[in-house]
Amino acid sequence: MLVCPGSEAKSQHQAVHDTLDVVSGKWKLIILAVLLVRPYRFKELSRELGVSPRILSKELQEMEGHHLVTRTVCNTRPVSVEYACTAHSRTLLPVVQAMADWGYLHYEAVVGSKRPDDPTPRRHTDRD
Amino acid sequence: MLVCPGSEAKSQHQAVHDTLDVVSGKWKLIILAVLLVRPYRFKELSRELGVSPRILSKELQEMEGHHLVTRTVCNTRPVSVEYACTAHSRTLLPVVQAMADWGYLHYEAVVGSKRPDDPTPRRHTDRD
DNA sequence: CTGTATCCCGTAAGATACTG
DNA sequence: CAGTATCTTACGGGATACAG
Repeated sequence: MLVCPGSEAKSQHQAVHDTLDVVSGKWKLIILAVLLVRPYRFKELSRELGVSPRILSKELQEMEGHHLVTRTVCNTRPVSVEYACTAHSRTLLPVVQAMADWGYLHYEAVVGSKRPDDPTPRRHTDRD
Repeated sequence: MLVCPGSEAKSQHQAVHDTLDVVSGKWKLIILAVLLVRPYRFKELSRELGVSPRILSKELQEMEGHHLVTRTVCNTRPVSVEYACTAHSRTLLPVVQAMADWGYLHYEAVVGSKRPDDPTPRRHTDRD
């Protein structure tokens, strides 16, 4: 039941709001989910997520500013840049994990028929 | 380390994306966080969150459409409406809880000096 | 390859006033 | 009190082309 660790000074919804402040937008949490698996290069991320370079660049810059990713330039021939999650962004793992779990288990039941590549037959045992 | 429950068919970032689909926007998760504590009436919610009735109405309608809240009209004198979370929205508790926890513990460290009403002295033991 | 610069658009979000 | 109508604005997000 939504407890807060030994403090009433900040309301729960304020805390959620704060977190939302950092991971707002359509992409930050998704980028984080990917980078939590392994580091990626710029284009790799762009391809994997299907996001245009402009957006990706902007998101990564904001996340770097919040110390959620590191940006490492590698001395390769055409120059490649590797992005990786930080110790701090790993503290967001519970959030990402919870979201991934929920997406796996409950998305179809709430939204209804999903994308064609996942024809789950509405196993809907729990009630509303 | 970001595991998925017995399936590789859907990538983690796809699952996160799906969840984001349902709880997108600035308010849904916050509304949920509040309603997970106890039911609220419309105006109560509006006051508590500081959100205009138009936005609140829209959000609540979408959430009702996704079966994340119930809307109950009470037979009181001026008519009051109570909103409450559903069994299904309670499956999102881990997400909300994770976000609330993170907000409590890590927001200041990432963003820097916070709002004046919470002058936490930067307990910053972990490294970047 | 890694980005940035423009341009563009849809919509999220807010203010205000009004109706049932 | 509960909500809707209208209007407006800002920003998120995308395509494309281009620069380092």
